[in-house]
Amino acid sequence: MPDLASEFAHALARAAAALGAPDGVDIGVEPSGEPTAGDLSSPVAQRLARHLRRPPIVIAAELAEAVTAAGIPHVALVTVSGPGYVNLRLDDATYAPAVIAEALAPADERLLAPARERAGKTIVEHTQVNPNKAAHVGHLRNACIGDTITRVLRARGVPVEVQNYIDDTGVQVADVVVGLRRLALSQGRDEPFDQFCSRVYVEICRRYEAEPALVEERRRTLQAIEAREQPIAAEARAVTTRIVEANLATMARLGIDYDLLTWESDILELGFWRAAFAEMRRAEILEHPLVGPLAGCWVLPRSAVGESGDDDAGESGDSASGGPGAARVLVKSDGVATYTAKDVANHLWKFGLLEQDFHYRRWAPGGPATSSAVAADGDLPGGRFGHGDRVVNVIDQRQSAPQLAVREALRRLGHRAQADALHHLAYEVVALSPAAARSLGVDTDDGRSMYAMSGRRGADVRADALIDEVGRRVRAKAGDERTANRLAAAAVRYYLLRFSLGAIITFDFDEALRTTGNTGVYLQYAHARACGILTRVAPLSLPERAPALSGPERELVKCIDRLPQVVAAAHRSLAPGLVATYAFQLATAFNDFYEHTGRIYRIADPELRGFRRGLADAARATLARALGLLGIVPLDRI
RNA sequence: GCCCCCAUAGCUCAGCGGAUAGAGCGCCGGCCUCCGGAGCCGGGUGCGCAGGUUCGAGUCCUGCUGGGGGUACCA
Repeated sequence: MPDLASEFAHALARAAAALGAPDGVDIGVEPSGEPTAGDLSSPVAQRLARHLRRPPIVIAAELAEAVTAAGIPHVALVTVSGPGYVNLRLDDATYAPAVIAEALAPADERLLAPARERAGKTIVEHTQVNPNKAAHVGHLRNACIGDTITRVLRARGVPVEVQNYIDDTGVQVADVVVGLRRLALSQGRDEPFDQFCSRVYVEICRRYEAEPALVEERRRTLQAIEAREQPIAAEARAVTTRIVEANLATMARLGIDYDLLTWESDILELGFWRAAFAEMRRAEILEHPLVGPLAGCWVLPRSAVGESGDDDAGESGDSASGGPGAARVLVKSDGVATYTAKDVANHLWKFGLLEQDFHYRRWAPGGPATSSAVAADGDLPGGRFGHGDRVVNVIDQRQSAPQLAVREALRRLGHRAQADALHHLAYEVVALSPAAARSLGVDTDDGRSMYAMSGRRGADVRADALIDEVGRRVRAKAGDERTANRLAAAAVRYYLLRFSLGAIITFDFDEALRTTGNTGVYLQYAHARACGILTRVAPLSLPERAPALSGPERELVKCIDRLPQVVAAAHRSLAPGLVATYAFQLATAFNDFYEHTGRIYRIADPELRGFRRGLADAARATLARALGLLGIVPLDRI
């Protein structure tokens, strides 16, 4: 059974169509802004007024009549109010038990998307830490967004494959290879390898300025890595393997995992890039200038005006956001392919447009699969990876231009459907507040409002360090170590998810380490409290009719019933923050209910007792569901 | 220069073109004869500026101002 808001919307849509409304008019059902008018409201009559050339209040009255006739369950009254709202007043007595029963059902089918949207496979790529250093909070934001979107899609019934692209042939890897070889730094006794490499990275970058020979060595090293020359390629692989292990361990602390790791070096070694390059040359979409600043490069030229905009302008929503694609160097004059070039090959593979495939094996027992350039005994069967119908790349906003270039390359190669199915889920970065920057040794005398994090300069907040620090803060009150770790994970995930994607998170230690108010710890506390109550009251059957509800009880019931709408919106807009905001509202509604209704174990009347317990249980179950979507493991006690 | 994003309360942020714009933090004052106080209650006129579209604009459009980013043979 669909949720009430959907039923209301459908009834209104049918009624509006009968009055001659155009298709696709937005019904806009939402909780009533004016609580005395009703519980759910729609302003659709006002939107139809112009088209139907009749006063909104008259249209509203007719819609209300039709909705009444539709006989939606649990509706006490359909009313018209204000300038033309159609409102539902719910019949608490049957509505509340129905909501509770739905919330306590083992699987919430109301979360499923329409079958059409569940067809086909979506590939979500996220994390993409350069495998030369420890992950910082910026990478954490990326991974939390990607992981939460994945959980939302899966809750909606969409098949998802999560990929983590390992860019192991870029310059930053060459930096660390050179640094390890030349700097003679030694790893501290308790220093994790990823942290050690971060230190090497900072130091080698500092040295480049004084020692041009090192810069030259980096260039040679990069070329060797790209050309798969041994032993340097193997040396690089050894470093990146250990870093990837460390990065995956960091992400696992927040419950983030992957189906497949795709290695850029495999893309090169298996000739994916060669094939993509050949195809692009065959299609004559590349330029190869012999003079000028780009002499000797292979370039994907800037799109001609109108060329990329002649189709379905705006259908994909973000085609207008990037402007025309900028000219993009794919192969440098020294013959080395750029990241964008390799990403074009990667995306041809993702969509199943390449004839070649990787070999696959298990990265670690119970872990993700990983691509491989060579076949081996016990390899996983090919063919089950890739072949996506839709691709969502979680990559920060600064990389919009290269992402656009990838899409443009697909389009010009004639893969128009795939170009349209490629979504860059752009989000803003995590920057440092002046206080945070200062504590990391950044000079803040220029008085800026925020400072960019930089792994290269060591001005970043390491992910593990943050999780550790939150863990220390909560340990005193947490029952045990495992609980403290889960609280820390909840705090960090919630902190990184509660902002909208377009907001720069100006990282501040005080804010990130807080455990009261709008935080993941508050959510966990509300859940644990609900569990605590339930253990004090034996399970009872739910009455068919609810007693008269108090204000907080009504609010809680309505909030519980909103989950399907929230998940649908999070899916539609790929906006994980909506789930975070909802979880906080639900926790608040539950705490309000808790504070303002009597102690359940003292209630003698079995019906009232059964109802209150059921409501607390439904709140618990729904909060657990919301937390699960956020990748937070709900705690039964703290 | 051109392109993109952002601007909402002292601070950090929510807010799908719809009714009286909401939270958290901070500050002040309350609430435990205990179902978990990491909680609850009370204390508030704030959508950068100027136009425009609309029955209706914090939300859409244009311009301006301020902040961030991109525009690399880095990724």
